[in-house]
Amino acid sequence: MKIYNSMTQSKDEFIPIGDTVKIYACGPTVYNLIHIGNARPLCVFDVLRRYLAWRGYKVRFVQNFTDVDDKMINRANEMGISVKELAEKYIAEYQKDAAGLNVMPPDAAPRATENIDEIIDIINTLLDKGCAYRSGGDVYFDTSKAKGYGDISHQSIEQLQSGARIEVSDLKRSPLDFALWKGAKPGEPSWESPFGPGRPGWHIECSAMARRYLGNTIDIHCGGRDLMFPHHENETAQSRCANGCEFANYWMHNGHVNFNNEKMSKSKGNFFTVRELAEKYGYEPIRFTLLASHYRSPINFTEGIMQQNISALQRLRTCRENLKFYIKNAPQSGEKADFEKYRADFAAALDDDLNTADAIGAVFELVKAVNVAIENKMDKASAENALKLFDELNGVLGILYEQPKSENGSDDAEIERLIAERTAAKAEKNYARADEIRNTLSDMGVIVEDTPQGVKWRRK
RNA sequence: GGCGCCAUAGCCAAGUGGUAAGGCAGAGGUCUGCAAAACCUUUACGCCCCAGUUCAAAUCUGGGUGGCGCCUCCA
Repeated sequence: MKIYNSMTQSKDEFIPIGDTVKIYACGPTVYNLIHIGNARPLCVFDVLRRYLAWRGYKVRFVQNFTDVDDKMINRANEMGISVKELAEKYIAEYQKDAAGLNVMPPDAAPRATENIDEIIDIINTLLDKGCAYRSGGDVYFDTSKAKGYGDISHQSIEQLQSGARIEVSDLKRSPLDFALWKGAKPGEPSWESPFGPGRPGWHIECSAMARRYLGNTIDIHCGGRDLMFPHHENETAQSRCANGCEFANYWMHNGHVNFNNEKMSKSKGNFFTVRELAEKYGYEPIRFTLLASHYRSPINFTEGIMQQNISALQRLRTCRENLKFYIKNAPQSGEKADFEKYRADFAAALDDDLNTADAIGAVFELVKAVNVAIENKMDKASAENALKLFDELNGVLGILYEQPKSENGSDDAEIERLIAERTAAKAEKNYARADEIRNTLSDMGVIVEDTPQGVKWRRK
């Protein structure tokens, strides 16, 4: 598999360090609902996990929760609740959205506030190695001591300094230096430490948790493009200094979701929350939309594409249902149909830097081939293979996952009875009665379809 | 100022040297007692513009135009 590595700026062959592929993804700061831009890395890197697993790798996927920082504190104050209560609330909301988006839970989902000891430990190491300094009640990372600072954002320290728009602090030796530990302020959560009471800075938590849950060097580090600088640059600098080895071998950065061609962001307020879109369209088309283009390309979000993708998903769902229905009465001997080509196309697409758009294309080509094969009355074994393959490929992308409405209704028996009556009426050419029953069913929200293989029904 | 990204049909979107995947919408057709649904077929002589390299360019090079991102919290 080839992965575009932001560090090398090229598509590199993926070679894992060991038996288990170690992936770290920067998780959310849990101070409000996630928006569709936040959902993109969730879905994209969820496919990465699934694909690697499908390819036979063991995968360990770690994603943190940032549950203490300035935004958390401000928001908690606004809401008149504690930072902890705020975190609990929005971690739960996050998990609801992630589950709705069919995102597999991480193997570990550590929280910053539950890893204070590890954070203190790594800061201590940085102080011992002379890569950090104490100033006021804070501890800062000394970027001038970091070898390769700028490797990820591809900026030299000089360039970054000249463009720096950060407020110069008397406490920092350089505007590029950043806080590892922020001294306690009244009314803010704080923890005891050898450098005095305080709380961790943003970047250090990822270094600490990645090390604790995955080890000194990880295989793939994932996150949004906007985290490249300063967050990932800083993470790398800290971990390299502390551990004396490379932090991550591959860096994957997803592109942004835009609205009116502008980056959606919480600070601009031009975003759609996953929740509001899910309430309007369901979760499934959100995931599909995010996977329908290559993960590094920008997506210009419109509600129009949601509608388009609902229709696209309908084609997938219908194909699968038609196939299942066909299998029930499929001929034991008939035309053989082979669909292995699509498995290969699908794998080739994802092998090429996780090209989910192309992989979805392969699934649609499979759909077309299956539909044609049904028309041509393929044999049962071929149909069963087709269904198996469909489910296998779908399992990697996880795009079709909501239960068809036609399953498990309370009035199924009544529907079946009416359909049987309609079929009988049709046999007697009593079309008036047949149409009457069809209307009754329609009023019940049931659509009847007459297919060559028999009568099929589904809920609207 | 520095670094980087994007421009493909009405819409969404793959394709990074070999003659334009796929989806939505549209059109035609098949099936049907009629419908509906479904299915099939079809839809860019051209990939922002201008040069250049090449037997061959959406793909490479140079120059434009338009749009965006990061350098400050951000996925």
